[in-house]
Amino acid sequence: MGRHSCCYKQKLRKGLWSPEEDEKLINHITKFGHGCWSSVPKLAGLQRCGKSCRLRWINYLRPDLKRGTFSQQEENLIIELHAVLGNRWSQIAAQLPGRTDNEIKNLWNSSIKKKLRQRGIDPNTHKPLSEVQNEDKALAAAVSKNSAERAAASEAENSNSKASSSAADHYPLVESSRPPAPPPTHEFFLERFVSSHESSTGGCRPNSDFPGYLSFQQLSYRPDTGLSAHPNTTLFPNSNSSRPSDMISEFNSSMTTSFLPSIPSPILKPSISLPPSTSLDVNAVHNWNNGSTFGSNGGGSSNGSSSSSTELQNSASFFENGGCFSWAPMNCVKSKKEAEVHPLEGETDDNKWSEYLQASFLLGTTIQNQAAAQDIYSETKPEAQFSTDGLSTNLPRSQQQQQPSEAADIYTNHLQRLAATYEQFS
DNA sequence: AACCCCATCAACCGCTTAAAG
DNA sequence: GCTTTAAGCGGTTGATGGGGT
Repeated sequence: MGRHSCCYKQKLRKGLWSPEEDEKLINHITKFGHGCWSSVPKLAGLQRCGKSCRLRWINYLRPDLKRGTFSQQEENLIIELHAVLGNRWSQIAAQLPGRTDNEIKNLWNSSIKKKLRQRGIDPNTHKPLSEVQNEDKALAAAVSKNSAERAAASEAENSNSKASSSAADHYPLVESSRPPAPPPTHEFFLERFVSSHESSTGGCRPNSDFPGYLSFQQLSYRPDTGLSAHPNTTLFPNSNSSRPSDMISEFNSSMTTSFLPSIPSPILKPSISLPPSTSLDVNAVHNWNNGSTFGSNGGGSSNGSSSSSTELQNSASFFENGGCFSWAPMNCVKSKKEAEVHPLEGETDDNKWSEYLQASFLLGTTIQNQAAAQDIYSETKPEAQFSTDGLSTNLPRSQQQQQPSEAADIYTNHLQRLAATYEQFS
């Protein structure tokens, strides 16, 4: 495979970026877009490799990034997505507007992992640690048994060496003596996702070799919500819809009549067009970069205190519509590769769709309920205040409960993203 | 004050994948 | 179909700062 030619060039700066470099990069991308990243350093007058410029932009300078600490909702969402997606940080990040895969990965490795372990959950498998330890012991026992049996078999084989082909050839003593299993395919992943989803509440022992077995029901079910989390409960009991948008429509109306006051139903997120004369104020970006909210003094997007996902979309629209940028907002550009790992890629079975949406539904339910109840991942932090706008609120819990529509919006956004992703590949 | 330890996070590295030639 | 290039992704590293001794 080819290496970045720029990586071989000498005299390229490495390490932390200076404010001057940031400004150069911002200025360049503001005026011309990034185009081909390998040409950016030269055109922008930077002694950096194009890859480095790209990373700096994506992870730090991009105006639609949401800086600051992660809210509890975001953390819980990351945990739940990780249970399904594993270490696919970019896909997890796609569900959290304004967050980068790098940021999420760092958070996972530095904080969430630890928290999960403290709560007795294995961060890799999302199973209780005790169960994992038991499995480890069982595995160790099996291995030692295997060794003993092998030794015995070997001894027996030696003693019968003159005999015809060993019985062990035809009847392997232990599973592990078979050839290694092929690597998991997408179908495998899908199957395990679905089966784990079913088995987690169906009394069957979950599959142990699939990291994402901990189902959304387990994660999310709250008996006090009045929502059925029974595995056989379909999200759309009367639905024959196979199209995600139809299903979401139905979902919205059903949710509206059941417990949500109102949920906006459009599949597409709102996009506010800004005046063509609007331009990016580099200082505004820097202010934002230093902790201020982008747009508070520059582009006239909205007030600085509300950086909701909608606003992020708006700023993305701004850059797209303004014709300055060639980059697209997160979640809008999906690679084909993403489709490959999508749990429902190529899946036309309504049942699986329903299951996946059910998972999403429960995921959203979790988000909605987090203000009112702690799921198994949550720390008991009655005083917790979420610093991230859009997903957060400083209201007391009792008041948060009275504002389901906000949580519903968040959930609907998640659901819509999942649906849009599916629609793209169906 | 000096040192050590640890957590955090920006950045790098190496690999895979997709697209272009 | 092969090679090269560019982009994207995930794992890892290293600088930095805070807290403890």
